[in-house]
Amino acid sequence: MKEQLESLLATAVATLQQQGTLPNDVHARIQLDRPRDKSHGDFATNLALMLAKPAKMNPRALAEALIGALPANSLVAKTEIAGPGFINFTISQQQLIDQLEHAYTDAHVGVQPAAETQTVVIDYSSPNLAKEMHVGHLRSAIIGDAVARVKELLGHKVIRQNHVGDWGTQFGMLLAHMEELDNAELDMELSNLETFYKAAKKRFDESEEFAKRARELVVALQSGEPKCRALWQQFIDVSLSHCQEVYDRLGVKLTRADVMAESAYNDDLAQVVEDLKTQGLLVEDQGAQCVFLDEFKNKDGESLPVIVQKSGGGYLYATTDLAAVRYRQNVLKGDHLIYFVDQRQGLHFQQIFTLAKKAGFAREDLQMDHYGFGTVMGKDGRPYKSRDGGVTKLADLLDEAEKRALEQVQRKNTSLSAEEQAHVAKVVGISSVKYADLSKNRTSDYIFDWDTMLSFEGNTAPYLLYAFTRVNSIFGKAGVNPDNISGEFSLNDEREIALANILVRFNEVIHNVSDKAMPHFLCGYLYDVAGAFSSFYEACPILQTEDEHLRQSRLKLAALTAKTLRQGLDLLGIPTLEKM
RNA sequence: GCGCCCGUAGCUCAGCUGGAUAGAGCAACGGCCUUCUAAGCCGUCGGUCGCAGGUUCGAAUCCUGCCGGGUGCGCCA
Repeated sequence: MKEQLESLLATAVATLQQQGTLPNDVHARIQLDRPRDKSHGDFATNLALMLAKPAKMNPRALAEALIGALPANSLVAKTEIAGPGFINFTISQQQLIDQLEHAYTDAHVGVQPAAETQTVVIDYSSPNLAKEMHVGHLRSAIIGDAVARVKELLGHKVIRQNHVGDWGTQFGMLLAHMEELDNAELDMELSNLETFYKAAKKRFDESEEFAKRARELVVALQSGEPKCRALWQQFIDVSLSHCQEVYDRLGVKLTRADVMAESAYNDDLAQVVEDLKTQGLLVEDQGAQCVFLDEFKNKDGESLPVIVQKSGGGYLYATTDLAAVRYRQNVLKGDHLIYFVDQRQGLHFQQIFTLAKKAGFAREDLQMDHYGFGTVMGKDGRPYKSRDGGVTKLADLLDEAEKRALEQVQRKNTSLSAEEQAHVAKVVGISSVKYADLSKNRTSDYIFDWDTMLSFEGNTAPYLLYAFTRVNSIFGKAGVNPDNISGEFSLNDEREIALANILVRFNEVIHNVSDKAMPHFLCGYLYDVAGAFSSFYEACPILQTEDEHLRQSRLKLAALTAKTLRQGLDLLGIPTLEKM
């Protein structure tokens, strides 16, 4: 609808240019807004205001000319010139109804595929396997997963990459600790990687001999010593299965097949350095192999180095990331490489992207984006910590979410069986955590607060889930299949119209989420949908309505609402509930 | 010191490429259940958009300078 109107305006501008009313050299960027004030119509444009100066015309007169030059169409029912020269458009109700009908029957709720589909490689989650996943791993996993789902819906080929850290020096310490334990002990200790890591660290700090062995094992690991590799593989397998449990609970679509570990790039690292050398980019400085990039300066205004090989010969994560860029472009055939990694690594990625292009590892037209995110904070405004001051394991956090949700369910709804309550609590608990995160602006820090996220009031998962069950309960009572309601939409009540206007925006919102990698746009939208439905539901009786046409129309509005909520929540990786 | 991000109602957050009277939720106060799930709906109260300039017909949004906070800046990832 928005695109159609935009192209009508573009035609109008072209017409005026042909007529000589507008100079040919002005490039009009057509901006269409949805005014929040209903009296300003469904769409408004400031086009006449922007073009008034180059056209040397009075804005209102230009607005009139633009309206006159609009091609004949069935979209616009009314135009109006307002204020200094805004053009307000009122969309014909038939158009609105046609859009609703299309969304109702369309498999993707009216979401149009992207104009140009790409292969999109998305790096997300990517935890370090030395420890168990903690709060800090939450955002990358769920934001990345939501954006991946949105990209897929738009028809892109999405390749997920879980770039897990399995190769740091801390693995020596872990392997040394593994060596000291017999099989039974080992199985038990590995069941909690957090305590295992702490135990290994303690040994490392206390025992000189242990530390020496740990360092030997790093060397042995990197040289491919079989027994050492087997031990390491055992550890990695355990750690990955811990991760998988968390993904499954969170409804994050990552699997073992998406794991492309750091170690997988080992064999290419020497080649990366060699290639940089061949290109004359490499400089040895204080024994380390560096590339100095003029684009980045240090405190003294000197070029900042990217170190790709340590003075001792070891490689760094910059080297691995360069190898990964190459792999993602050449082997995975990516057109667009996306990284969901903490905002604090912004400089690192800017360096990698710049260097990858400069070294020819990345084609000039390869799109690379680091989509950073802020930190999860406690109520005190400091990074979120557990009660003992340590980092909170993600698994424990999710346990607590389910526990709190269960208390709430038991308090509020006694008509569900114990099993039903347990199921509802799981969905509500996990969804609340996810939604609290997804609904905030990706780039800013946010405060993690149980009471707010589990509340049924406001822009929360429980509110949306409840709204969905309210919509959904109608069809059973009406004895209809929501996918197969006869009759046509007919909009009379202002709340029907308000709901309809929001429902047809779904397509636009999804494209916006994809372009900006900002899932919170979708959350805000779904909250609007749920709110508009609740108002409609309160004011417009459905089942008691005598008028059969009206009843069918309202049922259909409810059905499209349910469909939109379900699809929207699914894109966020949140399941719906039949009752709660 | 330099780079990036942020400062919006008492609290938690929106505000998309500058647009019309800055929006939600919580909290406070007041209405609505013999009627499709009241875990809901409707309303009232509440803001010098950190400060000061500038650009513009128009600035929370863009530019400059301050103040305040976060984060990053050579051999960790």
